[in-house]
Amino acid sequence: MLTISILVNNQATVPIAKENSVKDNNDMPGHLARRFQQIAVAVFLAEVGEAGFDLTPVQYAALATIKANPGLDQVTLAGLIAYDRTTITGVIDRLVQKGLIERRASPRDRRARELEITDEGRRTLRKITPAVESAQRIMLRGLNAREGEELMRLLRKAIAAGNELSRAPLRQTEA
Amino acid sequence: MLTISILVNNQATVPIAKENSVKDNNDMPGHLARRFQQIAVAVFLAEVGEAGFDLTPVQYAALATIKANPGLDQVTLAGLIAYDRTTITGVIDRLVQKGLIERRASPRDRRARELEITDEGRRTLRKITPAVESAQRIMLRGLNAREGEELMRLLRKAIAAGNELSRAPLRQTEA
DNA sequence: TGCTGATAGTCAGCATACTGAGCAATATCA
DNA sequence: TGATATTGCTCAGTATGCTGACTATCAGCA
Repeated sequence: MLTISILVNNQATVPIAKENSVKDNNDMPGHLARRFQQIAVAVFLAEVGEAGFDLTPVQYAALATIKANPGLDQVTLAGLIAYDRTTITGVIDRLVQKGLIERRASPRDRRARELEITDEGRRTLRKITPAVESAQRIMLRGLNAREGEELMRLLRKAIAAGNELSRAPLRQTEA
Repeated sequence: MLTISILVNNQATVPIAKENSVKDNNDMPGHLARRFQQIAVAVFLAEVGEAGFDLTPVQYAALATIKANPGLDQVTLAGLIAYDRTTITGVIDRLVQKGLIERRASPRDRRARELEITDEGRRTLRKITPAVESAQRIMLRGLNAREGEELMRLLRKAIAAGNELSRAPLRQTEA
């Protein structure tokens, strides 16, 4: 039974029995997914914050997608970036509250809301772009260019295969 | 200007201008991180739920780590699985409430709480293991064995390089 | 046309995660 | 020893994400 020890409180020692876990955390894709996402969000917020903006990754993705698809409704937006429709409500609320987008009833379907980016939103998106791109580089800084590409390829492949397994699958319904 | 279209509400067509975004979402590691984590959590909950248990990925990791390191305190636990210390409080609360662990004041340091798994917790951990392992396989089902290994290797490498960038870095302080 | 099922959006409730603040206790060092 | 810094934990507040339920509206079909 392999046993190593760690310092607890810089004071006492507690036995660490790695083989007690069925698998090491580092062999669990789920654990690695959580860690990578945790770092990605922290890096994004740090870079964007340093640039003087207060936008979360989720808000950024929504804003960029609304700009690229003027007048789209919330369900379509959710499908394009794989958000849950119940999450979108709050995200949209905050973007409206910040003056970056407008939400208005659709004339075609009174259930739906059409989303439109404002000039302020467009300005923000333009000025925030360098920070967002910098963040993407920083979260891959441990990998060389080829490794970064390979990581993204494998993530895309795994995600495509698991798309329908989450409540908020990607819906890139092209006509 | 390349323009494609999508169906909105199965009714009208809205132009989709992909080149308007500086980058496609699929070229953003941050976006891929969120998607992969989203799927990983959904798969975990589905598998564990089907097995008849009500444990989140975070609760599972904490429980397994407490079992492997009896008597450890919350800060050490947080460091071993890279949770924020303010998040741990609630997670521990729920594990205690479910009767899976016990939390008691440390005799050595009256600020600290020592965590111990209960028999019930041990039983749960043992019975839940197949579902957890199945979940790890399912979230990689789009990749072959070599690709799965490579994805985990690259994630580990990127995570190691970014470890200090999040508020809750891994603290595997080995003596 | 009128019924039925589906859809768009919201809401309540719960569980991560984080920021920032605060309290109690311990460690450090003059 | 005593002042100061640090540490362990908690809490309030905010933002994702999810489940499940609900309302309003629309679509499809007898």
